[in-house]
Amino acid sequence: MAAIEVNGCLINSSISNFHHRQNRSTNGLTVGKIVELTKQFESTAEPSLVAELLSTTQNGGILFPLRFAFDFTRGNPHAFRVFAQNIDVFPDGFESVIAYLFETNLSEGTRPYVRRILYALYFSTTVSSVSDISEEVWTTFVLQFKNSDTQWKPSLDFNAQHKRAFSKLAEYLNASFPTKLGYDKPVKVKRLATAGRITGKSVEIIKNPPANLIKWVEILTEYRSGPRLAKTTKYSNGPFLNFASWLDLYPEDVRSDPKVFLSSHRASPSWVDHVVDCGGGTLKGKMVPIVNYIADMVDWFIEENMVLVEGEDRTSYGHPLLTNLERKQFENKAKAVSVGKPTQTTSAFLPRRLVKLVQKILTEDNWAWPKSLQADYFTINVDGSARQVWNPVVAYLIYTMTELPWRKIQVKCLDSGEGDALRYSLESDIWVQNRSAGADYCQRHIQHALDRVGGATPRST
DNA sequence: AGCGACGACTTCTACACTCG
DNA sequence: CGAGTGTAGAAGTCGTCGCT
Repeated sequence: MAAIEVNGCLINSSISNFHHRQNRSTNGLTVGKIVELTKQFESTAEPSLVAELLSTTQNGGILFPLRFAFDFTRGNPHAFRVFAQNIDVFPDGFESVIAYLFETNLSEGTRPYVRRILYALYFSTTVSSVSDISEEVWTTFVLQFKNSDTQWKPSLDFNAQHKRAFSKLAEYLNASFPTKLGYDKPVKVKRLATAGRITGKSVEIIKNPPANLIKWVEILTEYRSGPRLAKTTKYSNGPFLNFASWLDLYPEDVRSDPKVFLSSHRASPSWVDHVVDCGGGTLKGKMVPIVNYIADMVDWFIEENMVLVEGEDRTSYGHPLLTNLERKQFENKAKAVSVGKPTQTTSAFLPRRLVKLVQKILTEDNWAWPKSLQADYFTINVDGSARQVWNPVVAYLIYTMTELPWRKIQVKCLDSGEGDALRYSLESDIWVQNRSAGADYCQRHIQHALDRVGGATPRST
């Protein structure tokens, strides 16, 4: 039972306990009464109980458990509505928060959760108005609901709406009050590392291996730094974590010593089956490198440490994880389920019938349809009067692409721009007069151009 | 009206690798 | 070594539905 003081506001730091602000002898009675009133109200939803609850609370100088507002009348929408109608929380700002939720189209299902957060501030802290919620107060308040790893405390059983509501309220506070750090900072959750989520292993077991993995990590380290180094550094930790979780399925005395472990065929379950299990139960192409990496490593270890050579005789007393045949079969199966990647982007071309149709639509009646599109017109100055001129660039561009297998960018590159009145100066970063021989081609040939394409003018050559 | 769950979707981040 | 790339999957968003 403790409270934290921030900027003159007290915040109850307990999820499930009341905090007494005044002498304890009377408060014991008060808490009992509040609990009793709460229970009564939750079952009867009797409006008069709300006033009694409030007056008892205010007189008792009591801070409610932090989870109170989230649990209160949960599961009884009717009671929650009666409660909401009979209580005036934060008269200065409550309505403006609610208005903000409507303005920003917050889905209906999340609004009550925002209200519960405001209730939590009202009942579990001494904050007396929305403008009292400074960044420090908000941060301290929010952090009470979270673990040190920034995850929401699992015991609270927050669902998506709770989390959304915290984000939304933080958004409102950010928009309403000047911020230094941002009200949304404490609300953010740092994501958990994904590596080893399925295997239950993390890279920690490679950095500081437990007793039964020490020798295996030594093998991994040597394999990585030696024979494998020349090939690639890809897939090293992941496959090993997977492997470590497979070893866990065998007795401690067997798995601790690689030579012992590999002295027998280990197939219950097999290495491949375990990888498939960890990956969701169905074989996928991405499992091949995982299986092969460890299988290669074990093959190498057996070759280095478990083969006896006497003259011409070569005897291996190590059992590889997969025989050559098994490996071939596994790879073939995996290849069959994985989708092949095209080596280049592919794009289905338009059927010739439709290409013809496009050309017809474009050119019919002297380009009538393209000329009907207002977006393809621009206004020029002809002897002091404004004149609407059709710009054929888009229509010609599309038509060109129906005749030639070109990309749009390739057609655009044909527009060199030397006839333009202005050119862009890279040095001074502004548009300057174009001084080349072909400059102003459009202006000089405008009437000719207009006549030629029936009201159109080429933008440049 | 509100609860809680669901599913389709987007966003974000740790990880592992590549490249210069 | 740091910047850049690609990926899986966790976190988060948001509308909807059945229910009380």
